[in-house]
Amino acid sequence: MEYEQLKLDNQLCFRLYTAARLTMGAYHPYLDPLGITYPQYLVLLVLWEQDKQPVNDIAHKLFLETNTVTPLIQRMEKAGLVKRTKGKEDTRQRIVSLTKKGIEMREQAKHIPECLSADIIKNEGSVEEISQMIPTLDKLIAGLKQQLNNKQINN
Amino acid sequence: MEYEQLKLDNQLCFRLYTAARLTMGAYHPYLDPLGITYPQYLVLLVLWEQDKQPVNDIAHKLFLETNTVTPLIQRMEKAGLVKRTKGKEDTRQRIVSLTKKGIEMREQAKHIPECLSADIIKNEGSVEEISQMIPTLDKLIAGLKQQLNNKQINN
DNA sequence: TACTTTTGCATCGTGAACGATATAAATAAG
DNA sequence: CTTATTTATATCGTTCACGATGCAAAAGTA
Repeated sequence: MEYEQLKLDNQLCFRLYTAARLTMGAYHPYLDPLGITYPQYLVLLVLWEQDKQPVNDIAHKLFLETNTVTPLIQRMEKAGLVKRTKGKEDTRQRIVSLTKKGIEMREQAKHIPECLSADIIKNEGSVEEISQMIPTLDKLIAGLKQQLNNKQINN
Repeated sequence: MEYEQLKLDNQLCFRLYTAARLTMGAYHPYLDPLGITYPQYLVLLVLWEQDKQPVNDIAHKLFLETNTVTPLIQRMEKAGLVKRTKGKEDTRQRIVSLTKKGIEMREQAKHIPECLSADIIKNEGSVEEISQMIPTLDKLIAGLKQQLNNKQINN
């Protein structure tokens, strides 16, 4: 039993990793028609809540690094969903704003969350049980983020 | 309130996606010294439980596609952790087996799960609360996998 | 004011993920 | 026993994700 803990069955992270990938996969039928990927959808969610944000703010809200978000947004710009302008007070900043196409996509995306809930109900039963994970996941995320920040200070 | 559901705060998948990424990040301090990545660690977990498996079995256990696992294992082979031999009954199969180095790494990796638990306790408090998510995640994963299989039949 | 440090973003390289496609071997069908 | 289909793996192209590095603007310091 010396290696008991090294069993796949006992690993939480493996489940998070798998659940995240498969859930992202479940978005495919709804995002493909819009021509966007799941991370791009997340960027749109952020901008639909508040337009005209610098790259850094978007990255921060998504817990991503700017070197992930920058090319992501460049692809979205090429697709005509957003445009980037230089910041006025701080010229280092690149303010990302929605184009007409990006704004209009909100209407087309409106029903995606309920579609996904429906898909989950269809196969797994209760959304309630799954929703109960949310506060725990939030605590986990907050703690891991904390840990990451601590490490960056020590370097 | 028409777009209420499109808020990031209301999205389960976003949390899974974030929690998975950050948890994988928490493995870095333990995997970097071994020179492996998290997905490579998962492949090793599978092989430590049972050596000499075809690519397909490994992919299936990790809920991954073979076109993800093949290059992953090729990199591990280049790193001297595994070797690949042709299957004897079925020559299409590539049997993946651990090298001496791959076997020995188990000993070095033995304490990683408890280290990670300790890290989580340090910052988030209870591992119990987090462990309670496991059956729900398993149900979610099983349901999503089911949905994916259904779709493949319809094509 | 001149110099140093920090900050915001971009670029590069590597390793996943995965859809699409290819190829050869195994299996099924005729 | 051919021919058709399925299966196991591999290759290719695109998009993430992120560490490392670069660079210019802003902020802090002497």
